[in-house]
Amino acid sequence: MNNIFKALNDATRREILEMLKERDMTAGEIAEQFSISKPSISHHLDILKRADLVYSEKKGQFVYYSINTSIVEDLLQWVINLKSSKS
Amino acid sequence: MNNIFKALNDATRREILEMLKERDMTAGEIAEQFSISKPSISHHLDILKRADLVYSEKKGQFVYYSINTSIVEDLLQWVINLKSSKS
DNA sequence: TATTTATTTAGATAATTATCTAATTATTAA
DNA sequence: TTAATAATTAGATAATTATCTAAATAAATA
Repeated sequence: MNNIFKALNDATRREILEMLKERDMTAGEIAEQFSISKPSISHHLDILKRADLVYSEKKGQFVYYSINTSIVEDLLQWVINLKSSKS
Repeated sequence: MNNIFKALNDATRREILEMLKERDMTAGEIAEQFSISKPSISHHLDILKRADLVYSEKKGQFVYYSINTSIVEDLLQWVINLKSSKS
């Protein structure tokens, strides 16, 4: 959970996840949507990867990123658990 | 969302929420469960309050903390939205 | 009223992190 | 094989943060 919440504690990374929710994208396509440098985006993607929130796959010179819904599901369960079982 | 994720990006604060899920507690009772100082716990409680994840109510010398499930619900919706609508 | 108890505020410090530019690696195309 | 494109790594810096001790505030009790 630590890596997941660390990854989500940044507006840029949350936006990246919302973009990847719609379609898989390359690192460059993701970077285009922001006004920060490519290395910074690369760093954000690395943090998302370490949290297993995204996958990456290299195709030729491009690296495609996609969201990992099973980790999102884990997060969902954590939040649901927080809501319930209050006496 | 920023304040919510900032608040959740700490294992101590997440544990506090899990404790408050079970029952309301005073600041002192919460602090007892951890090996860090009371001022540090007070600081964590402040961050949880700023995120509206907890309420506090003073009763005599004691301050009772309780979880705010409506904000947990907002978080739940954010996560649910992240899961769905991928084409 | 003076002391104890509960909690927060203030101020300091070490660690983490978001960002940048420059350099490197890997792949494709001329 | 050289040049161009895509992406990451390296190294630096400013800002944020988790923690501490000491001091302050507020309420209860002797």
